[in-house]
Amino acid sequence: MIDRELVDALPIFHGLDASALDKLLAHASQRSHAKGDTVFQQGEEATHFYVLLRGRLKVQQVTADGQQFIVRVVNPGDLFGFAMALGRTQYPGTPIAAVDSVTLAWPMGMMNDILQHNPTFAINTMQMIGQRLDAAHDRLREMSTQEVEGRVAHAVIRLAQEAGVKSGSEIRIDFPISRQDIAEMTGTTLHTVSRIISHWETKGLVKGGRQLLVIADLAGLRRLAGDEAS
Amino acid sequence: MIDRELVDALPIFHGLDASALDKLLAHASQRSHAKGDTVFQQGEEATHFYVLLRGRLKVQQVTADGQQFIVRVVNPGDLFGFAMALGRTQYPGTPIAAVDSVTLAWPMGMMNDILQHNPTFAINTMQMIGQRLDAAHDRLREMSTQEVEGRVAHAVIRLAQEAGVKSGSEIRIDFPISRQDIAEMTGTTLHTVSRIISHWETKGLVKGGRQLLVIADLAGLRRLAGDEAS
DNA sequence: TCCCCTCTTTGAGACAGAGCAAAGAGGGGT
DNA sequence: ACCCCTCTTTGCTCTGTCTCAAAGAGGGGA
Repeated sequence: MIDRELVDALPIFHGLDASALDKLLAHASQRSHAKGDTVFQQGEEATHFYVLLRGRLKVQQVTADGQQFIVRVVNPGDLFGFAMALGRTQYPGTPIAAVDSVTLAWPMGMMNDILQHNPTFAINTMQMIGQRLDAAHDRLREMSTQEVEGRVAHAVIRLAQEAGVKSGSEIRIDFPISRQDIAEMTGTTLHTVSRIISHWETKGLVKGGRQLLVIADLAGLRRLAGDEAS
Repeated sequence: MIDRELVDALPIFHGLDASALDKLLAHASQRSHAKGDTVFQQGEEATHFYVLLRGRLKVQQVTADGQQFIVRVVNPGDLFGFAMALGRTQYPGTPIAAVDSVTLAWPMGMMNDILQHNPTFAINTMQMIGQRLDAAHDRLREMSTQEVEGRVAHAVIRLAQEAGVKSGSEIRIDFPISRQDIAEMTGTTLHTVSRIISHWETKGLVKGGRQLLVIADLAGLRRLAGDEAS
């Protein structure tokens, strides 16, 4: 059975009235995705929208010439796959479970339904998309103006913020992430990422490992990211 | 006086009821901006949101270390400066009039007002922002995976689509745009843009000039942009 | 426990594009 | 009509990063 409290607690549904919530619960279907599974495929007809309940997803796109690109990481509580609400009919990317994950899915039609009848939900969603737009613009500015090291620093800081777990003075990225992944987030190669992270290790900024990243000195990384003028 | 028909015809306000429209008209203020003027400044407190009625704006950001970046071009009918609706309190960029332009401005508070009472407006706005998010992701993918020539090709194609005027088989970008501008849209230098465009001229793809760009062979550019696998 | 597979590290060479420099060239203002 | 200022073009050098290559290294499965 689907946990009402769980759904109720999702920020995105905040302010929904009881009847809308009932309807949501009635139509939701819960799915589990083993590590490595895809929730849906880029290009597929968009039939459902989703919320991630537990786990972590990487949303990947493949370009026409076969290159990979990671659009974003989906964290618990995040809405994803709602492309159709934006006028698209196909999913623009492929969400891949980075760890065993659990999602809730609703048929796409419900989205318009709720949007029409719940201004609050529409505004919530609009703001959520707006924040993502902001974030995308930040990344664009970075990609345009910064060199690789700064971009990787930004990516790592972002990961620390959205998927970081504190242990003492250190912050561990809470899911397996490879050098390749970071390269695909920042538009570079795994080799360059590896070199940069190795270099950071010698400076005591981070600690690396197989699919592992621990931030030891966030302030130092921020300095490298260079968004505060010195 | 502000033209009711003009406001009524803006796609973004489509579906608003008469009373909301009355209110909009009552609170709108029209402003003219000479070529080169800014509508507001990056970092300024966001007090108003805007619609561009006539003209063309370039939205520019300056990074902490002084580099310039063009976020987008605002075309007639576009909403801009609505950052506060997304939870921001300051404008993230500076819109600069590329040609003499006319805008309508409303106090920010009205935005929430209309959003709350007009689900349709909320949905319209959400979709508009969503489309922009899509576009931003497209650019991110490009920046990550393509070399400069492909990125410049994409930028030019985009300009042709949103600000292109057909004359015969050619498409002219309908506002003054410099090599520097294109460089700031694609994360490169004016030198490289100049070289690329010169090269394209010799191949008959485009015709250049001082702050001028005419596309002669759109299909050829698309091929260079390389989003259709060959 | 061992082996294999994947991920990571590191080296060396090549190249796209940045940076620096300077010479055209078109337009607007006087 | 001229001049100046800005924009554009083009050459050369330098370097950050990619590419190619190959050697570790950690973990999971048998």
